[in-house]
Amino acid sequence: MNNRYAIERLTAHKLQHGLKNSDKRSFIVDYFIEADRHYTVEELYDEIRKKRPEIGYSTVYRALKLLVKCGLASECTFDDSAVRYEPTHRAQHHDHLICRICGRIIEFENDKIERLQRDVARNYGFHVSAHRLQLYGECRRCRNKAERKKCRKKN
Amino acid sequence: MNNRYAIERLTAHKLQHGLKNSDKRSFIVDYFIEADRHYTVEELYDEIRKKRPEIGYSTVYRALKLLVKCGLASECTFDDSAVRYEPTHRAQHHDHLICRICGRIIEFENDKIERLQRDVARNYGFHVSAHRLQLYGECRRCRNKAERKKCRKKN
DNA sequence: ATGAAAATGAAATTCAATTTCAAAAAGGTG
DNA sequence: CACCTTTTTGAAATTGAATTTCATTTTCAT
Repeated sequence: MNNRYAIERLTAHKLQHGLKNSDKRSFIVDYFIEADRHYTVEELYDEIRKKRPEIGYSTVYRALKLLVKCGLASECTFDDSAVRYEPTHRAQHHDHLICRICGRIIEFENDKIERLQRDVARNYGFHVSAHRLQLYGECRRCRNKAERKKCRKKN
Repeated sequence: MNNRYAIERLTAHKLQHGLKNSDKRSFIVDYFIEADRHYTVEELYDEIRKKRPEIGYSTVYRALKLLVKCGLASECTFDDSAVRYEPTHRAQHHDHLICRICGRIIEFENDKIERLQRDVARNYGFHVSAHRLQLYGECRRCRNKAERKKCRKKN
């Protein structure tokens, strides 16, 4: 792993909680941070298993929970109701675009939207401490694929 | 029940699926539509039980599922991960303000935000088919309560 | 090397959501 | 009304994912 922020967080957590080193755990953590995707435990486990069949589900599960505890991941859910682990080593709040076809998740930020949200809340006398914005649809790639299919049918 | 839209939907569904009348189911459906809140099965069951102790959990569960099927309710989840049933007899898309203290849920619409969302999506080549926007915070009432408490402490 | 503490995998548990099933109710027909 | 088929019901069973347990293995300070 070459992510300084992540290393720091992990090291701090290890010291604070008397964790011992573990090759398996490191592998999982590195893999997760490297991949930089929104995995479910299941999905991550399936990939890990291919490279290191001796690593069990519980260990993957625990590694993700550990990442959440030290702030390197956060749990989030989308429409499919599976809990996913979002890498947060880059920090920064953001919202999500989710492709319903391929499952790809894109993060974005938009100050204008944030501001409008605050305005709306104010109108209702609310003080907003967090929010969640998810846009579901079809990504460019999948739309193109669908388009190509249509063309082929025509010919 | 005096909601024409709801009655129509239910009647249509009954005819289509050969349902029989049921006093208990009607009671639950009426209660849900009348209350016009975002219940979990559990919460609704608890209230129903007080008035009609002979009605069981399964029946409440099934009544809510029925409402979903005929378009009078939709399942939605907020941060607490419990599935809630949102009355949709008034139709219309909207977003949510959720008070973390008292659990109150307020629905709102904002065209500007919707438009900006579409803009963002377009920038990423996405075609958006649905979205979810949830603002979490503290509602006016709860903020006032907190304020009053503070004052009392001072005196 | 040794021993205390942490990490691990498989199996067990939890907990809510959902389904099953036998009994009760609905409602069409004669 | 009596009969019969179908639906509804409540309680209990099942499911499935998330989480915990526990006996064993590994780590690492001494």
